[in-house]
Amino acid sequence: MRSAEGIIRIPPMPAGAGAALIAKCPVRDVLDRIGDKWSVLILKNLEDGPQRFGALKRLIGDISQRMLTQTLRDLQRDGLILRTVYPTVPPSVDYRLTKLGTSLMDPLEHLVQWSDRNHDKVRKARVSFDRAGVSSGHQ
Amino acid sequence: MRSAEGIIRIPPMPAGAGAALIAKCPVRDVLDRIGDKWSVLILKNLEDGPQRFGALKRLIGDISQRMLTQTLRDLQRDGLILRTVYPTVPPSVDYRLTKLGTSLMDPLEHLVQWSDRNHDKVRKARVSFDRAGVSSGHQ
DNA sequence: CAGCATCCTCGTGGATACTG
DNA sequence: CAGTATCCACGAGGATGCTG
Repeated sequence: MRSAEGIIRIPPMPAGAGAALIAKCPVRDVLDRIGDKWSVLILKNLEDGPQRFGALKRLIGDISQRMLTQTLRDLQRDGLILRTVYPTVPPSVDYRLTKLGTSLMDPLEHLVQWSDRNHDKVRKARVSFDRAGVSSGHQ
Repeated sequence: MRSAEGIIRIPPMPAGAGAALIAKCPVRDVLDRIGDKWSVLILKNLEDGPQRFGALKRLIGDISQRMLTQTLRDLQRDGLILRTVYPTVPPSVDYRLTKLGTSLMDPLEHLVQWSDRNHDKVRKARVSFDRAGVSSGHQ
């Protein structure tokens, strides 16, 4: 996204379509973060309290340290999680949601619930779409 | 995501962390769809009624036909939008939300609102993070 | 334990040209 | 108008090895 342009360009904002908010950049800011492969999973695993790096890795199971580290950094950078280092030896670090991060969990929960309720409809739509050209009736 | 594995693998589901729903695959199904670059933008532009291909392209502005076509197909495949072809010449096609697609707009709206309310906090967190090592206090 | 560094693959998405 | 087809660049993300 913010690759070559430096800043996200906002299209002409045409007046049609009944004030449909065209390029709602703040939304992209959020989706670019939680739309990746691991962010939501990490956030949800911090919902019930702080977790250490290794614990998170075990909880998620199929994440590489590389991606865990990187995603944690990004979430931290955006102020969604807080990283705390305990000067023990060997070192101990834990991560927890910030207030901002916690506040994100609420709208996220709506999405989670929608997914739970509708993901089999989606799956059926997919097989229906794949089986025929388009034929089967939705709506 | 569903590249080589065929189906998404579900990690061991450890019993720790107070029943944190680890690999909530339905969520990934949703996020994989709306987490891409254009889906949400397209959906939001269909919120107020059907739109034709060209209209959508103009509304969004900086999308290529390739990505518009492809994203529309994916959304249609998942049963979120309905494609209607009018056998005129030259051909005319429009897209509209299905019931399923409409129902998704609600949880999505929560996310949009969160973004609007918090994206400057996120931006400030970012500059704060980038400026110092980590120093500045969140919470 | 909690990372960082490096290499490499592959999917997403942009640009461009062509068509029913 | 509403696509399809092709080529290509880039960045996300996996695998592996090393470190304070």
